[in-house]
Formats: sequence, C-alpha cells, structure tokens
Amino acid sequence: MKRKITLKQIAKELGVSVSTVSKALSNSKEISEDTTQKIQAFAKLYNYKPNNIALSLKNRKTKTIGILIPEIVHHFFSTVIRGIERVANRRGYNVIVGLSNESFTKEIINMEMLANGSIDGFVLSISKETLLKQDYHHFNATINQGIPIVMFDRVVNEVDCDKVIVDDFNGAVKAVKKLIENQCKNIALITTMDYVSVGRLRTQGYLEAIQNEGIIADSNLILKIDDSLDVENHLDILETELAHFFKSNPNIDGVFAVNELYAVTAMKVAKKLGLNIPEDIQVIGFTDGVLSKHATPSLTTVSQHGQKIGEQSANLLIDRLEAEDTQTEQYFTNNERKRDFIKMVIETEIIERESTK
Amino acid sequence: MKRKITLKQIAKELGVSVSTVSKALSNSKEISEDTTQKIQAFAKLYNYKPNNIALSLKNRKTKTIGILIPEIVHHFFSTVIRGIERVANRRGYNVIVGLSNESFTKEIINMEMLANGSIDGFVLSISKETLLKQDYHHFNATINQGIPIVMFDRVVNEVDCDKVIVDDFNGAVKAVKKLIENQCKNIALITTMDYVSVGRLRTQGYLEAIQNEGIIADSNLILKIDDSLDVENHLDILETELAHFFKSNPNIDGVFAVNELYAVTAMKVAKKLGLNIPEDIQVIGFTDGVLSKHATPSLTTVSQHGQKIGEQSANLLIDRLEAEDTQTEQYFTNNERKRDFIKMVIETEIIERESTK
DNA sequence: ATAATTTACGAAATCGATTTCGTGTTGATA
DNA sequence: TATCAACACGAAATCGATTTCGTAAATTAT
Repeated sequence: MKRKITLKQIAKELGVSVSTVSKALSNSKEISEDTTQKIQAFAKLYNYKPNNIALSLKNRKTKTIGILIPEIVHHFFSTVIRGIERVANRRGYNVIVGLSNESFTKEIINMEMLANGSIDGFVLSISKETLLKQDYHHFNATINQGIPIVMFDRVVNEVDCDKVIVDDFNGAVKAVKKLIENQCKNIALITTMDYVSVGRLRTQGYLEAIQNEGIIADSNLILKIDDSLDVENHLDILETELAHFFKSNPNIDGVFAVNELYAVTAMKVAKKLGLNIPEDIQVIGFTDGVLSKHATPSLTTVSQHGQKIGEQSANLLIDRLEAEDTQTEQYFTNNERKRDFIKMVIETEIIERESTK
Repeated sequence: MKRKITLKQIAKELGVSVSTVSKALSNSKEISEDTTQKIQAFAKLYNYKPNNIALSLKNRKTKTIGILIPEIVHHFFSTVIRGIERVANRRGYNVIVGLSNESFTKEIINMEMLANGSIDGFVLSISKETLLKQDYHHFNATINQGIPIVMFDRVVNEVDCDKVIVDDFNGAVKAVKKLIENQCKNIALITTMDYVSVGRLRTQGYLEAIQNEGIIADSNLILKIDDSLDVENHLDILETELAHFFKSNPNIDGVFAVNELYAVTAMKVAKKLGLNIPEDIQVIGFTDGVLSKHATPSLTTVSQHGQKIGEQSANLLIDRLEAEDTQTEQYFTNNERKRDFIKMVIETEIIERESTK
C-alpha cells in the first residue's frame, strides 16, 4: 500500500525545497525550465494530486456545498439533489448531504456539524417540525457566520437568503382551471394541514381558481389529511377517509390533490367505488413523480421541475460564494457590492395524461 | 457578520497561549482549575467549535464517507443512502455523495475528486458502463492508496473489498416458487440484458426454480429488455414489446419481473389486453418501491431491504476504518491483523399484495 | 570593472487545530 | 538550606499545501 505522495516527499526526492516544487507544479516562471520539467515529470510519474484538506485549510474554502433536506426517499427531493449535483460538479464543487428526517433537532445538529468548516454554503429545504415551531434561529446564525444559504421549496420569509420556489399557487390555479375547462362542476381538493407553506399555497390556488369562475367554494369538497403521521405507513387510513369522502359527496366530478400520492390513492379508491377515470371523475395531482407516470390510468399532474430547482439553487449559491471571493473585506462588511437576495420562481407545467379528458 | 472564533483568538483575548486553550478545552489536568474554568466559559460564550478542516488535516482523517452511486432518482438507491446516512451519523461521520450517472468516466472523476483527502472510505455501487467495460483499475488504485471500499448491490469479484449484496438468486427462486405454489403453469420472465450481475442472478434464480419443479424452461417465455436506453423515457417501446409478448404467449398465467417498473408495466399492458390480475395472470416484481405499493392492483414483490443494505455497508466500512486506527503501521503493512473481506448477503423477503392470489 | 538587475531558488509564515517537550515556579523533603 | 518533584503553562513541531519575502549567483548595463 502506497500512500499518496506529498510535496514534501517530492522535494526531498529531488533535492529541492517544497516551495520550488509547489511553484514548478503551478508553472510559475520563477522556476527554471529545467527544474520545472523534472519536477512535473516526477509528479506525473507518482500521480501527485494536491491534498484537498490542506487546500481547504489554506484557502479557507472547501469547494463543497451542503445539502440539507427532510427526506431522501422522495422523488422530488432526489431530483433536486440530482440538479444540485450536476451544476456543483460542473462548477468544481462536491456535495455533502444531511437528512433532517423532518426533525428540528436533527436539522440543527446537521447544520452545526457541517458549518464548522466542512462546507462553503447550504442548499436546504426546511423540515416540517421547524416550520411548525417557527424557530429559524439556526438559519440566521449560520448566515451570520458568513455561510450563505439557499432555500428551496419549503422556504420562509423570516430568513434573509436566496430562495428558489415553485409557483405552487399558480400551479394549483392552472390545474383547477384545466378541470373547469374540462367541464368539471364539482371539484374536490385533497390537501394537507396548512403549516407547510407549499400545501397552503396550493390550497389558495385552488380557491382562487374556483372563485374566479364565480363558483362558491364548498367546504365539503375540501379534504384535509393530517400528514403529521407518516402517510406511507397509514395508507389504509388515507383510503378510508377518501372512500368516506367520495361517498358523502357523490357529485364530485373532478379532483385536485396537492401531491401525487393523494391523487393516485384517490383514483384507486374511486375505481373501487365503481367510478371511472376520467369519465366520471377527472384527477390532477401535484409533483411529477414515478407514481404519476406509471399509475393506471396515468396521472395528469403539475410538474415542479425538481431538477431545475436544484440547478438554479446551486447556481445561486455558487454565484454568491464566488462573488464573495472577488470582494475585498471592506466592501464585504458594509454590504456595498453584495447582490440582493433573490427569490426565484420556477414555473410549473401541466403534464397531461390519462386521468383527464 | 462574525466569523467563527478560533483557538488563537481565544488565546489572545484571555492572554494565554494556544496550547493552554486547547488543553483546557479538552479538560487536560495539565491546566489549573481556574484557567480551565475561565477558558471554557469564554469558549461557550463565543460558541467555539473546532474547525473540522483543521482537525482533518491534523488527524489525517476526515470522518466523512463517500457514496458513489449510478443514479439518485431511484427508490432503491435512495433507501440505501438513507441507511448509510443513518449509521454514519450515529457513528459520527458525514456522507458526501457523487453520482456516476452510469458512466465509467464520471465514476473515475468522482472517485479521484474525493480520494484526494476528502473522504476516509467509499461505499459504492458500480455503474453499468464500468460493468460492461469490465475495467476496475480505479477501484483497485483507490484501495491501494489505503482508502477502503465497500461495494453494494452491483459488485464484482475482481476487486478485493467488503461487499453487501442482496440474495438476488434466492429472491428470484422464492418468487417463482410462490407463483408455482399458486398454481401458475406458464411463468414468464421479464428481465434485462445480462451484463449487470443482479439481473443475471435473478434470471438464474428463475431458471433454477422452474427446473426444480421439473418444468423445462421455455425460452419463448423469457423477454429480455434492452435497458441500455433509459427506459423511463421509452415507456411506449416497453409497452409495445410487452403487448406483443403477451399476445404471442396467451398461455402465460404468471409473470416474474426483475424490477418493479417491468412488473407494473406488465400489469398495465395485461389489463389493457383484457386480462385480470391476479385471476388470469399473477405478477411478482423485484424491489419494493413506491410503485409496488401504490399500483392497482398493488404488487407482490421481492423486497431487497435497501436501508439495511446501506446500514450494513456503512458499518462494515466504519469498522474497517476504525480498526486501522488501532493497528500499528507494522501490523498494517504485513496485513496481520486485518480482518478478511466480507461478502454479506441480505436476505430478501416476499411482500404479498394484490397481484398474487 | 563596478553597479544594477534578473534569475532561480529557499526560508518562513500561514490556515486551525493537537501534542510533545521544555521550563519557571512552588511546595515538600532531606 | 539544598534538592527534587509536582504543577501550570508556553514554545514549537506537525498535518499539506500556498505565497511572500529575502538572497546568492548570474547577467546586463554603465
């Protein structure tokens, strides 16, 4: 087993100083042609690569960005990660991921763990528990330490940072409008409790679209699911609630669900009740994941473009990181040249499939 | 904006030396009670946390493990990551992830990027292209540099390292046996091309189970899909092939598919052809993902326990990393105390749902 | 031939920690 | 009172790089 070779070892082998080796390898013209050649040849032979940790320490930057998300086994989040990784890699960065598991405490622990030098900045989406508690001090503390944050999807006004969100409101409006155009008269909404902002926005979009058509929203047509329990493991509860919902509202001819699981499950339940999709009930979901694509019938859905969200987030973060580089400490402290915080909105798109006419 | 405080700054503020501060913070009894108290109070006040990068450089270990996988938008892989992250976190490690995107080159680039000091070891699954080329020099090179690797799922005998695999062969046998017990007489296999070992093993399991029952395998009942093209985007091709397959083999009454997408799509196509599931055709898939759980009918499948695979992989890696610590360099070079490489097999489990009787 | 520049390199500081070793002061012992 | 150990702390090396500055030797200019 041969450990990686260091500058010092090269220097000793070749009988020169460490500084000479370093300069030769960076093609400094301070070093003679001869010496440079010799050193570079030797370095290539032994496959020398500078130690990243040493570089990080010296440069006071790690060239890695921290991703902090509530959950990784989730189509939307993994597409976002893919987007982040893509531009990060292209721009010479690595990504290190932490999972909060929707827990406030784990979110804090993860942030503190990474904020001690391991990363240059964060791309994150807030955990449900944090949103509930409305305690955002850890984000502000991190930013105050000079570590920039980009929030995506689940964002919050109380923190000053770049944000990338999907246009949940208009996505919902578009979806409901589509149902109305398709002659639905009684459109149901299947949503979550309100504390996660995205759910709230989608609900508002639904209401807006309904009211725009002069229809008065019927609260009986709104089903709120308590997603504080892990829904994946309470499928039967969900199905029971849905069955009850459909039975007590036999007039429903359209369904807008705030995520694809609710939409697909609604279709499943409706079919069991003898309803045909899209003939009797048309369904539109939110989030274009595997389920939407492969359900029977396949689901018309509002695509959030997760990968694009990830790409934009990473670009915003890296732009800011590299802007800081070029700024002198002077500019920096009085915020002169710092670009203002951006809230970037990624437009949604309706992917039409078999669950609508 | 206040940068994180360093030992040096604490030392200056308190009029002591850096070494004193360091020792006081680690409760060295070399330092008097008074001084220790004062320093610790000050450190707490300013929320001092040692800089990870500096520690990594000093200790020559980063306490982070590199994950290298072909694709992240994939249920199986994300459950594995979740498992890795879980034990990594518990044991004080971070994870940094790289995506090979099934590309040989990206795999190498990623490895080299991380192997220069950023990580202590790898947990990885080999890309398809690498498996095709059968070029594994980068893995061996990394291991030779003293960076241990744990491979999972897509592993290869040519590399000496710990491995965690699912029992693909027996999983397939179990599935097919189940179909046979359920009175299926003509069981079809829907599989991929053979170069990814897991596909091959599942195919072999199918053949084994069939032959054990004295049935002679009918090659007409085996459909091989070319998955070199991204299947997600060629759903229609897949469906056409499946429709043709079912039509030319009307005797099929059972289907075993090597992944859940094929299984679900097979169900979809069969239903379109007027066949009922499970009455006319029973279906079992491999990989217990969202699709299996939420398809209609829900899919009976062979669960691979991705999270467990991740947990075991991480444990194997960290065990080895920490074993190296305690060993003297002497032992180390002649391999005396090093534990042999382990190939750990995670048993599969059949999750029965609606697609079988 | 002397002064002024280049040229080509090395020494040392630095990034932020830990750790070994050395040393001045105090108190106990002979 | 001389000796010695214990105590409390600091200086310096180290991890692996980069970079500034200093300086002999070689070259050019005067």
